[in-house]
Amino acid sequence: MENLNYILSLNPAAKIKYVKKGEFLLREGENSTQAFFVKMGLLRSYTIDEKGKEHIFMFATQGWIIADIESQEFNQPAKLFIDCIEDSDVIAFNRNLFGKLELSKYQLTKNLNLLARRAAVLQRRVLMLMSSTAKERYEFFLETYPELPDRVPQRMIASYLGITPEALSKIRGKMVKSE
Amino acid sequence: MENLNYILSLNPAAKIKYVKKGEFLLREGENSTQAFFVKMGLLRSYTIDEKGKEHIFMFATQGWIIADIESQEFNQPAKLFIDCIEDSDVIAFNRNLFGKLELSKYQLTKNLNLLARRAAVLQRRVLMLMSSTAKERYEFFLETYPELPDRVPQRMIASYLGITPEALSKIRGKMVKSE
DNA sequence: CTTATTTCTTAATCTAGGTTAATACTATTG
DNA sequence: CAATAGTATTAACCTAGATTAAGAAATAAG
Repeated sequence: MENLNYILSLNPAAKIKYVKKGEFLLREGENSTQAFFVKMGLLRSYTIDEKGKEHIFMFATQGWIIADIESQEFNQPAKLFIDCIEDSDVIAFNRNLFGKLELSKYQLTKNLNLLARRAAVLQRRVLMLMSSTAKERYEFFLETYPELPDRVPQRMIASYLGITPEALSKIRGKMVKSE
Repeated sequence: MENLNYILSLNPAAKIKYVKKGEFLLREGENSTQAFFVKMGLLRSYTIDEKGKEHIFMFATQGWIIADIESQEFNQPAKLFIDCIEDSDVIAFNRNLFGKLELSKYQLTKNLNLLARRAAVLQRRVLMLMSSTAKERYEFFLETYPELPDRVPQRMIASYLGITPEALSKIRGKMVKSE
C-alpha cells in the first residue's frame, strides 16, 4: 500500500469512496479531471464505438490508478467509461494537480515514475496489438495478470484483447484439447 | 524550440549528433538508457517480429523525443530499433535522469507533462487499433500528421497503421475513386 | 544516361477472426 | 426455487485484410 500513503499525501482530505459493482465513476462525454486510486476491488475503463461495441482499455486492481488520460490531457470530454467490476474502495484525486509546481520534489518524481510505468505498459500493448495473434495476446494476458481470469468474465477479457467472446472461446477450446 | 532549451538545461554539455538517413541510434538487444530529442529531421522506432516483419511503433519529427520506454522502464534489453528516415540532428540524453530528485521542480513538471502527453497519445493509439478499420486509422493518421505522408514511404505508413503495404494501396485506390 | 534497387499498384487466392444463431450453463432476483 | 438475465460454447457462414505474385513507377547509383 505504498501508493496509498502517497495518494493521501497528495490530498490529506481525500475520502475513501465505496463503490458498488456496476457503479460508474466516469461516463463518456463528462468533463472530469478526476483519477481514481484503487484501494481495493476491480474497475475497468472502456469505450463504446458507433456500432455499440465495447472495447476495454484497461483493468485496474488494488494499487492501480485509473483515469481517461487522453481526454484530460487534450482537454476534451471523456471518451471512456469507468465502472466497477467488483464492489471497490477508491480514492478520487484531481489530475490537474498531478504535474503542478506546488507539489514537492518527492511527489513529482513519484508521479513521473507512475506515468513512465504506464507509458511502458502502453508501448507493450500497442506492439502486442500490431504484431501478435489473438492466441498469443491471450497467453500473454494470462501470464501478466494471472489473478484476473478468475475475477473477470470472459467476454471482458475478449474485449480487452480486441477480439469477440466467440473467438476467445474457440481459442480456449483449442488450448484445452492440446493440453 | 522550447523543448530544445529545456533539453539543454537538463544537460548543458549535450552535443548535437548529426545522423544520416539509414543510420541506427538503437538496435534490438542493446542495453541503453538513452533517449533522443529530435532537433531536426525524422526518425522512427520499430520492432521486427519472429517472421521478420517490421512494425513501426512511432515516428519522431522536430521537437519530439524518441526512446524505448518499455525496455528502459523494465530494465530489459531494447525491443525496438531506432533509425533515421531523413538526415537528422538529435540530442541524446540519459533517461535515468528523467525522474531523479536532483532535477529542479521546473524540470520535473516539464518531464511529467511530456510523459502525460505521451501516455495520452498511446491511449488513443490503443483504442484506435482495437476499434477502427484500417481505412479509419489511415484517415486519422492523415489528419493528425499531415506533413508525414510526403516524407515517409507508404510501406512505413502501412507498418505504423498495422496493415500491409498492399492493403494500404487498395484503401488509397478506393479513396481516390470516390473523390 | 543506363542499370539496379526500392517502392507502389493490381489482382487472385487464402485465412484469422467476425457475424449470426442456436443451445447450454450460471447467476441473480423476486 | 422458479423465472429471468447474463455468460459461455459450438457451428455454419462471411469478410477485412494477409499472402503471393507480377508488372509499373520512381529513386538511387555507377
